[in-house]
Amino acid sequence: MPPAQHKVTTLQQLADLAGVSRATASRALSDSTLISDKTKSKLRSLAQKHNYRINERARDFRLQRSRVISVVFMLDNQSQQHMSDPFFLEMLGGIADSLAQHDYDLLLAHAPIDNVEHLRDSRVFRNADGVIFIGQGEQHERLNALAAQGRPMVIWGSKLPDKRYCLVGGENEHGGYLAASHLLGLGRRHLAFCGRIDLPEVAARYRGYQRALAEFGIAEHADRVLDVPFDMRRAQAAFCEVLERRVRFDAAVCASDVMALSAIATLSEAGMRVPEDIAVVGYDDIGLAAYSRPPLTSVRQNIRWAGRVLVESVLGLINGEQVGDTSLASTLIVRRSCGAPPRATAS
Amino acid sequence: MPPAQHKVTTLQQLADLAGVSRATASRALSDSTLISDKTKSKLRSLAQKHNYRINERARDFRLQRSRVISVVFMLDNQSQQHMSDPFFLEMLGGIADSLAQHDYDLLLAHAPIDNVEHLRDSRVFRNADGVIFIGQGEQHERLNALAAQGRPMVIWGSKLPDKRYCLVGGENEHGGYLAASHLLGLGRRHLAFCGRIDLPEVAARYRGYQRALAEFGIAEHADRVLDVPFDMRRAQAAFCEVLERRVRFDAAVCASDVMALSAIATLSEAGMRVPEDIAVVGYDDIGLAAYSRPPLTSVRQNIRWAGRVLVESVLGLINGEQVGDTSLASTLIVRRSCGAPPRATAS
DNA sequence: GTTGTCCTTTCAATCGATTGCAAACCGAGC
DNA sequence: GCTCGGTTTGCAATCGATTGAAAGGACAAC
Repeated sequence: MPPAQHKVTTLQQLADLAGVSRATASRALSDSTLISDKTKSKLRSLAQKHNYRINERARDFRLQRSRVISVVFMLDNQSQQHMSDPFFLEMLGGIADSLAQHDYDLLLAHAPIDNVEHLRDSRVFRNADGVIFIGQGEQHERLNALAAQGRPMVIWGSKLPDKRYCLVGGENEHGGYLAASHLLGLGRRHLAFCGRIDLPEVAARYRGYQRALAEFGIAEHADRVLDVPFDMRRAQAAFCEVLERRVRFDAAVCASDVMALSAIATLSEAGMRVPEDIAVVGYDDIGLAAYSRPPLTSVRQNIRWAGRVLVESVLGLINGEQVGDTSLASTLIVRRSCGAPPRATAS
Repeated sequence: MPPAQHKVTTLQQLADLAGVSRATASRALSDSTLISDKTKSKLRSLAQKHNYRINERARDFRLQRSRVISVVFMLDNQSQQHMSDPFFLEMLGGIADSLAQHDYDLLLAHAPIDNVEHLRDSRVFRNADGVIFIGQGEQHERLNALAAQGRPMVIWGSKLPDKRYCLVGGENEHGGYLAASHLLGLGRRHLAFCGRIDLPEVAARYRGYQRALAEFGIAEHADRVLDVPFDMRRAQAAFCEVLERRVRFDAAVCASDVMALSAIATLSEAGMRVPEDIAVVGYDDIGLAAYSRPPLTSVRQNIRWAGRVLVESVLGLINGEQVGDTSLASTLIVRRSCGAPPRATAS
């Protein structure tokens, strides 16, 4: 027999080779019960021999699906710095792995979004079977509106009162509580909270922080709530400004590790000792947290698992299942930056 | 007139509404010269009024293209830790921005690749118009084979002898030279090089490092070439091992910032002072480098620009242009970790 | 009135698959 | 030989667009 005369690329060519119709070939390869075993195996071996691979794009087009999930990163539209936090990388990695397992592709949508609504008719939505949003930004209402359109979408964020979309998130309230009560337990009494309270996740962490203060019977100082953005450069500027204002505090709960590292650097630069003068706790436990000097105490959320849950939720929605919200556990990883005793190094 | 009776989703519906054929509608919307201005404007306003958006997937299917570029991250297959270096995020951000500008989508392919060859018939290739590889890994030969297939692809990496693919990369040799000669200029004489020499980019940096040593008339010590992987945890283990072996050195050139930060942490933990006892230089100048204690000296490559060049190269290939290789400048960012004098903080 | 020319529009094939329905086949039973 | 039932296979429409070739229409020249 002639060895793969011209390269078999279409189902029609394969069918011709087998002496059957395109329909039969299609059914045989998709293992339809309508087709006899003899025909099936004939077509399978032919496909194998000629290295025929189905054209997924044609199939997906016919089936009105794409096997693609868009992942949208909400950007702070003030800092054009796009997702510079390693947290995102880890999240992305988790999502990517999980999607690959389910044989879906990942479309990265990474647009500066001050208004998610205009995504409705964008390729982000129209070329994907579902969408995962990382972060709510301040777009809660618009996300509600988008979800009302009925497209499968899942959001990583924090629960808000009149939420009508599917949500996956960390235990932010609990995380904030863990961080604050740990510092309080170490004897610190003048805590500061650093982060953007307008962001739902940060707000939840702040509530936990408040609860811890209340439990310890400590009054809150409004001037110890510092509006620090997630962007490193601007975080540094914010801390400098706080130092100039001579706000007094002996511990800081930060809304992210990057922010905490920035704080440690800025405070040290200004002559403070960490953790002796000011103890710092971060959030996310990014890889580098363990390698900072001093190593950073942080609230860990299992981000890779979060990625998996996000994927499974959106796929569930696509399959028409009823999908509830998910909350992922948070744990405190104690290192020296909060004034904990040094641990021996593993050598 | 009835306000958008049933929602206009297909070109046929729009054509019916306008009382013309589908062909005319198609040509009108794509501004063909075959169509009269009157008809064009009629169809345009109708499309606007009924909020008709073309189905890109159908068009792309017909036109045998996808307007998608796959971005493949080469993974170290030993550490399953996927792309944990912030460097990747920045690169990804640059590529994403640039693709969006050209109206292309970004498919993130993030598979553990010990053998890129099997990508040939994978969706990564077949569902995209072009592919960008980040890093060569040790896959040089296989990349050559893939490129020989004629699919548009561009690789971020370092030039190798018999390369037959399109390459974009940093000035690795120069970067290594900058790092080493800076340390030598500060009076250090016992330099160590940290990184995986089997990786082409690292090898190039090493050559620059060697050149600097030679210029200063300093002999190289084989035991000061440390085989340190890009993975943080394993990097730490590697440094611990070096310390146990009592390798003597007063400065280290590291193949990445993450590695350098890991080194600083491990060395400090072991009682060394940085930079007094050991000066450290990193590579990539990731955002966090400036916020480490001490702030990390690093070789900067403009990664966002690299993203743009990668995108423009692959799009050039898609359009059948002749595309050459590109090399991006490297500059040394001096901070205290290498023993440079402290600078005043901007407040 | 016929013909030629130019400008505009339509016809119909095409991209590569899936699938409802009709047709063909095959052996068995009468 | 004919019909029946069940199993296989084929026909043709369909997804939503693009595009070469052919047709239609208006107008001027002969």
